[in-house]
Parts: sequence; C-alpha cells; structure tokens
Amino acid sequence: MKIVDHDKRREEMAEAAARVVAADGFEALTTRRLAKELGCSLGVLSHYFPNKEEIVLAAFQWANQCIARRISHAAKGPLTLDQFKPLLLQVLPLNKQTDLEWRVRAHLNTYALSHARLMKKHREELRSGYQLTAELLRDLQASGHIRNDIDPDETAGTVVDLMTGLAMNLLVLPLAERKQRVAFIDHYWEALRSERSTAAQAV
Amino acid sequence: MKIVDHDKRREEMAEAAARVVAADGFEALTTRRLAKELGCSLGVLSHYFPNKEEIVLAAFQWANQCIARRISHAAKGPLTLDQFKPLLLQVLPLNKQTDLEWRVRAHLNTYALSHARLMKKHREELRSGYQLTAELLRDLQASGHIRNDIDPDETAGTVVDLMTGLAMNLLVLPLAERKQRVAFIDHYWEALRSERSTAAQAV
Amino acid sequence: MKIVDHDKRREEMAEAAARVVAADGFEALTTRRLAKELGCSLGVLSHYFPNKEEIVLAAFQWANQCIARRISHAAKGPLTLDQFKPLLLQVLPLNKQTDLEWRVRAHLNTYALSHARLMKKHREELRSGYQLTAELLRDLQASGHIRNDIDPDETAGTVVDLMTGLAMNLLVLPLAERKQRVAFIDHYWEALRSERSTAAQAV
Amino acid sequence: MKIVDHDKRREEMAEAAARVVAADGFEALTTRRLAKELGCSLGVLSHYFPNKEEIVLAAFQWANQCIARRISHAAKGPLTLDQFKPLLLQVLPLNKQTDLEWRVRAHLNTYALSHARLMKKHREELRSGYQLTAELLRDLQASGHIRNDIDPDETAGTVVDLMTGLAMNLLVLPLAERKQRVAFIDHYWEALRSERSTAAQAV
DNA sequence: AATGAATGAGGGTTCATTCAT
DNA sequence: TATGAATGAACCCTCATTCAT
Repeated sequence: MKIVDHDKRREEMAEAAARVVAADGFEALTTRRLAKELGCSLGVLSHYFPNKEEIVLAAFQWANQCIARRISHAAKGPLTLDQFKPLLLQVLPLNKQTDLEWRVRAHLNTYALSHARLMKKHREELRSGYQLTAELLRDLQASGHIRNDIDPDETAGTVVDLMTGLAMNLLVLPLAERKQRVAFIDHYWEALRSERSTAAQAV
Repeated sequence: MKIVDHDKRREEMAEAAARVVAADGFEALTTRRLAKELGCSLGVLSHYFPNKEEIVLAAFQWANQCIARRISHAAKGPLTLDQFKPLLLQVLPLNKQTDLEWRVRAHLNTYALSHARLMKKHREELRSGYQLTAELLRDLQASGHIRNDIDPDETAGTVVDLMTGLAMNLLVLPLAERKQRVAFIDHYWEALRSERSTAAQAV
Repeated sequence: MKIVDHDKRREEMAEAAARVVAADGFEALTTRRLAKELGCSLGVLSHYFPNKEEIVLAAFQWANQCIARRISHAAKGPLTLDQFKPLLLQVLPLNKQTDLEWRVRAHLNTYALSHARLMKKHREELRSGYQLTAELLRDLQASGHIRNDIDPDETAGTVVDLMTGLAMNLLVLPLAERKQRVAFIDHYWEALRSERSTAAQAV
Repeated sequence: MKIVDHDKRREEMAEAAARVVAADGFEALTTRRLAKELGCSLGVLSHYFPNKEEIVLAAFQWANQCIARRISHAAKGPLTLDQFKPLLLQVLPLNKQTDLEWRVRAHLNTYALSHARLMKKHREELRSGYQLTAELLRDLQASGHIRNDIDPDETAGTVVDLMTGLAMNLLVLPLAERKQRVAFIDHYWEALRSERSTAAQAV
C-alpha cells in the first residue's frame, strides 16, 4: 500500500533526522545534511514534510516514542521489584541506541522550553508519566513488594525526576562508564522494598 | 579616554545573552537580537567578544555560575537537614531569576552534548558536584542529622541526579505550580533523617 | 532534472568576475556585484564555487588562460620573424578583449605577491614562459631568421620581460593610442634579424 | 616647527602603510593594522589624513617617490654606459628596501587601473619617464658611448618597458635569486654600445 | 592632540524553501 | 514522483569613520 510506504518513509526520515541531532546537535540538522543522511535529494523531503519544523517535530516524536515504548514495556510487565530493576536498564541510555534516543530527547526538552505547543505536549506526557508510575507503585504496594508507609504519588514524582536526572547525567559520561554509574541507584530501590519482601527474598 | 569597565560590560552582555536564550531559545540568540536586547549597535559586541561562540559560552558560564553560587551558598552554610531544605528552594527554579538560570543551563547541557570542550567541562563540574554533595552528607552524618546506614557516595549520586531531574521537570510547569510540586520532594529528605534527629525534632 | 552544464556555467562566472575586476578593480568584486553582473541571485554562486576565494582564482585563471592561449597560438605557428610580429599584436592589450584579459592578469600578479600558492604557480608559469621563448628563438636561429650571435636564453629573458612591461604600460594608455605605441617596439625585433634574412627580405 | 613634525609624521605613516601593503597585500591595509604598525591609536590617523583613501595614496606616493629618486639619481650622474649599469642595480628590487618599494608600486599600478585620477598621474609619470630616458640616450649618443644608428625615442620606450617588466618579474623570484637573473639583461645594454666605445673599452 | 568605544553599512556565507524540468 | 538549481532573507563578522572624553 502506498500509504504504508509513505508512513514508513516518514519514519525513516524522522529517524535519520534524530541520528543527525544525536550525532552533531540540533544546529547540524539542515535539510542538506538530512538528504545526505538519507541518500536522497533535497526536494524529496518536501513530499513527506511541509517544512523543516515538521521534520524536527517528527524526529523528536520518534525518539520520544522509542523511550515511551521501552518505559511502558518495563512498567507493564513486572509484578515485583526485582523484575522491574533489570527492565529499567533497558530504558536508560546504556547502549548506542538508547543513547541516541535520550540525546534527541534532551534536545527536545530544551527546544520545548521556548515552543509553547511542544511544551504543552511535553507537560502532558510528564503528567501521565507521574500517574503511570504512581499506579505502578500502588500495584507493588498491593502485592507487598514495596513498603506501605510511602505515598505512591509523592514517590512517583521522585522516581520520575530521579530517572530524568539520571538519564541526563548519564549522557555526560562515556558509554563504557555508565553501567557502573547506574549501579549507584540500586540503593534507592532497596530503600523502597517492604520488610515482607525482604524476608521473602532472604528465603 | 572613555572609561568603561570591560569586565562589567562583558558580564552585562553575557546576562543579556542568557535572557534571550531563556526567553526564546538558543536559536533566537543572534547578534542582532543581542544588540537590541542591550540597546546597542551590532559592532559593539566585537569589542568584548571575538566572536559569537564566545558570547554563547559566556552566557552559559554566567548562568552556570549563578546556579553554582546558589548551590555552594546552600551547601556551605547549613549544619542541619532542616536548615538545608529551605536553602535548596533558593536553588531550584521557583522564581523568575532562577527559572532563567536553569533554562539557560538546560540549553547548555544539550549544547554540550555535541561540543567536546564544553562536554568535558560539564563532566568535571558534575563530578565535583557529586563529591561536594557526598561531603555534605558525610558532615550531616557526623553531626547525627542523617542516618548512618546509607552510603554517602551512592546517596550523593542519587541526590544530584534527583535535583537535576527535578529542576528540569519543574521548567515544564508554570511558575505558579512549581512550589507545590517541590513539596513532594520533602519525603525524600525525611527518609534520610536519623532517628536521633527525629527524636530531637520531636522535642 | 534541470540540465545545466556545470563547467560552462563556472566559466561564465569566472569571466563575469574577470569583467568586474577589469572594469572596477579587485575591491569591486563582491558576491553581490558578481550576482548582479550575472543576472542571478546571490546564493547561486555557492552552487559552483565553495567560497569567494575560489571565484577569484577562477577569474584569474580564466584571464591567464586566455592570454596563454593567444601566446601559444602565436608561438607555435610562425617559422619566420615576419610571421611572428603580427601574431604578437593579437596577444598584447590592443582591443577590448585583450585589454580585459591583461587588466585581470595585472591584478593577479599583484595579488599573488602576498599569496604564496598563487605566487608559486605564477613563478612556474613565468619560468615556462622563458623556456618556451628560448626554444622559439633557437628555432628561428636554426632556420636562419635571426642572428646566431645572440644567446637564446638571455634574449628570451629580455623578450619576456619586455613583453610584460610593454603590456603593463600599454594598459595605462587609452586604447586608441596603443597601436601607435606598440610600433616603437618594432626596432627591437629588427635588431634580432639575421643578415641572411635581411638579404632575403630585400630580394 | 609643528608643520615640519606634521609632515614628517605623515611620511612615517605613509611608509608604515607601504610596509603593510608590501608585506601582506593591499587588503591587509586596514586602519587598525596601520595603527598597530605605528604603535598609535586609531583616532590619531584622522589627524593626519581625512580618510583612508588619502592614506593609500600617500603610501603609493611614498613608494613611487623612493623609486623616482633612485632613477633620477642613476640617470643624472652617468656619462658613460659602464657607469650607468651599476647604478641601475640600485633601482631594481634587489634588496629588501627596493623590494618593498616595487611591491607597493605594483599595487599602485593595478590600483590605478580603476581610479581615473591615479591613472592620469601614472600616465604622466610614465610619459616623463620615456622622455627622460630618451634624453639620456641622446646624451650617450652625443658622447659616443652608444650607437648612433638607433632611434633614441623608440629605444627609450623599449628601455622603460623592459625595466618595468624586469622589475615586476623579479618580484616573483626569491630575493636571493634575483641578482643572477638580472645579469641576463646585460647583453641588452651591450647591444647598444657604439663601436668606438667598444674599441675604447678594449684598450 | 589623543584616545578607543561606538556605529552601522556592507562583506562572505548558509539556509529553508520553491519550482521548472 | 523525484530532482537539484535557484532564490533571497538572515546569519556572523569586519571595516572606515565618528565623537565623547
């Protein structure tokens, strides 16, 4: 189907744009550079995007969805804290692919600061992130894996902010050093663990 | 001879550049716009900066130092957890001035992602941030204000990442809503409090 | 696809640039002026030349090749001194076209004085000019048209320098007066003529 | 006297400007560069020259007068061909000082091509150069040092053009190689020598 | 008389976008 | 549908010049 191809092509372009941004920064994303990255001509871009603004948005959206997909994948599956922790490692920028995604997201975040539309969308996504996390925490409380004396909403805020900051600060380190750095975060999860869960684990 | 305080003028310019970046984004920082912001002509910029790159760096540095100054001010003073918490509120982007500073810093962070020099500097600052925080935690442990059963280094990592993420995510909210949002973080500090401190506080 | 002869277009541009230099001097060759001269927009220049430096070089090269072509045309053909003299008139700046070429060459020569690369090339071309002239003189000696008691290499130096100076000094005169001025040079050629040739001519 | 100092200062400035042009080309002669070369401030230039155009002209004039002075010095003195030849070597660009002068003159010549006023002046100087040379040749003929069967006017044209071309082409060579190159020109002078003079010389 | 900060026109260059082919 | 040549606005920067000190 033509429409399928069309959408597929758009996604390829969004990804190529994301690659450029991740590699050389937002300023490097020019139409010429993108055409070269795609191995196509300049004019073809206008068949898929009305202007550059839309390309930028598509690239941001692409990276954002990649990350969102990983997060929801990590959040939906696990019923225990110990199942959750390794899944999280697949979200954080610990390999080339996730590094790329977070780099683009970092650009998106700052770009959104002065683009009202994007900002609004970003805000909504953030809010739903808090809620989703809060529910996850409630589930883990219900199943007895984490402590009951914490407020799921407050803790959700902390968790999301912590993950945000961790991801951003990881980008500053060379890829090779990041795994080690992430290990530090483990004590945070452990502090959430319920006594019952600890006892069960001990057995 | 006209008497002009060169350094002061440079700082004014850096601040003006920061204002532009904070208001309308990095792309909006053109020499024309900056000249207009300063109420001076285009050419005058070259008396104080050899090129635009240096203006950008100066703007970033200015914002960074503003934040660093607030942080060190918050970190040096307090001897107790309860003294520390309100000081932190002066660091986070909860008013127009700090909002401006963090916005610029957000741009700096993403800009650094594809500028090796800046990245290195950013990395070093981050590292020293971790160390400074770790020492602060050790002091608070020594004075009995926070629990002894936490690892200061690991917790420092968490604290810095959390503050980073919190600051970034606060920028997404309207200024008016932020204070409320920050309250959520309080439980994190409380979880660090030692029993002795709690007892003392209770009294 | 638009069909455009890239090389031809480049040459057109080089010639237009040469026209500007010849008409109003090197300083007058701005990108805006060149675009106007070509009747095209500013941006189109960058499709054919990576920067202005290359445009300048192309203009210089164009004029230089025009002159070189005329010289080699004059030098290759003739077997006698009498055939050579009229051909030389086609090289010297005696009409609008050759005037343009020499004007540009004059600019090239002075420009090269402070541009090492160009200087080296200029030096090599000058050297080959000496050698080519020396060979021509040797041929004319061999065929008995010029005197045998002159040193072809030394005379070649004199001939090239004389032509250089003559061309330069002609540029100072109005076009209309130049033909008359060039006639003065005839006695120089006659001084080279062999007695045998003179006798033959007399018959 | 103030006026003397004023004129002296103007000459110093003209010379400094000439140095810049000789060293790095016409484009390098900016007001800032000249001020630096002189070790003075920007504004002081306007006390001596109303605008840059006048500085350029002064620099050209300075170099031109240097050369003219050497030429008239060489032309006035000698009564014989053998006295004339070594004096000529002091005119040609064979040392740093004369190299500088000729470099500036080369720039002047091309600059004049598109500046009517300068062109007119240049033309007049050239014309007087021809006449002066013709007179010199007539004197040498009268004193029997050069052949009588040459036309002084025609030969003067050749001599001036040859010297012009020689000087220009010498600038292309490294200073060290120029003396050797100039030796080639000697046969030209010898061809002018009268038989009587040759006989006298032989004795 | 001397300074150098300030001006703004104009330089070369890059860019997203358009459109004839 | 695909091409890439063409456009011209806007970029950063340099420059001769002016003028308050």
